[in-house]
Amino acid sequence: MSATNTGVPPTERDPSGHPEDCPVREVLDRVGDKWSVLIIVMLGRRTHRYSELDRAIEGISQRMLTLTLRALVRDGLVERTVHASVPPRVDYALTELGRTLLEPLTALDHWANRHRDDIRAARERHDRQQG
Amino acid sequence: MSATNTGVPPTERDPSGHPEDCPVREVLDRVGDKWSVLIIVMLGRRTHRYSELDRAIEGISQRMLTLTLRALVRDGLVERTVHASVPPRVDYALTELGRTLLEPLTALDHWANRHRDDIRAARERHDRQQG
DNA sequence: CGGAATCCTGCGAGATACTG
DNA sequence: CAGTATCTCGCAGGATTCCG
Repeated sequence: MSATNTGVPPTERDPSGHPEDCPVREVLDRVGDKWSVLIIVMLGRRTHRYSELDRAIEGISQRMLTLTLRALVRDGLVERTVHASVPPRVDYALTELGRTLLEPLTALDHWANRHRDDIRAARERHDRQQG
Repeated sequence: MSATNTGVPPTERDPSGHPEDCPVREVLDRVGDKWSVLIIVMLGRRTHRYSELDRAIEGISQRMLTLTLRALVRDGLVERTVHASVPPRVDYALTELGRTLLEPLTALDHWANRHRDDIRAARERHDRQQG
């Protein structure tokens, strides 16, 4: 992956112009919501149970935690394991597929860390010129 | 970039548990919306003028095109150039910073292409078991 | 403990019409 | 051509309550 990619077409599958079924967007539609990435990142560290995620992610509602987990399970990114015990215990972990997603997300994470100051600077510069 | 990253912590900056200011999320908050990536991808190919983007992206409203472009310019990802001619002409191009973002987005794109079938399969499998 | 079922709300975003 | 300005509505997502 070259560092200087001037004119590298990110998607080759639509030379006609309008990338309607653009694969990047397809992922972002699934994972670009408010909580999915956060959960994936958490599960990337280790397996968590429901209540752990609930407490760790702070700000998420039970509703959204459930819905997001369900969607991730449905897409085969997360695996749900119910332990038949009392009190009940449910573990969530990344699947093999989910772990492969961690890689490009890490790339994005690195970009964010490297350039967050650039963005802040650009934003301030822009805002100072014309509120 | 290793292919097998079992247990690689995607973000090292928050061992305490709750990644509230998670940098990945910060990027996704900016670029995970409906149109930003599409525009970035288009501008990654070449410079476009306003009306070209309007036609190419198909489905976007003038309102959203304007708003999205404005946000991208503000964050220093896109550069706006007004040519003093009549009729007026405005060109949009990626900045150097914007071009660096193309790289991790490409990584995500590759992931999408490699695994879109896996996701579809997992989804169908899941839906067939319990509609 | 791990959810499911409702109710309610803000705002993301489309449609349409107008302007320098 | 390259945008504003409104008006509108759907639905993502929060709060709350109940269930096995």
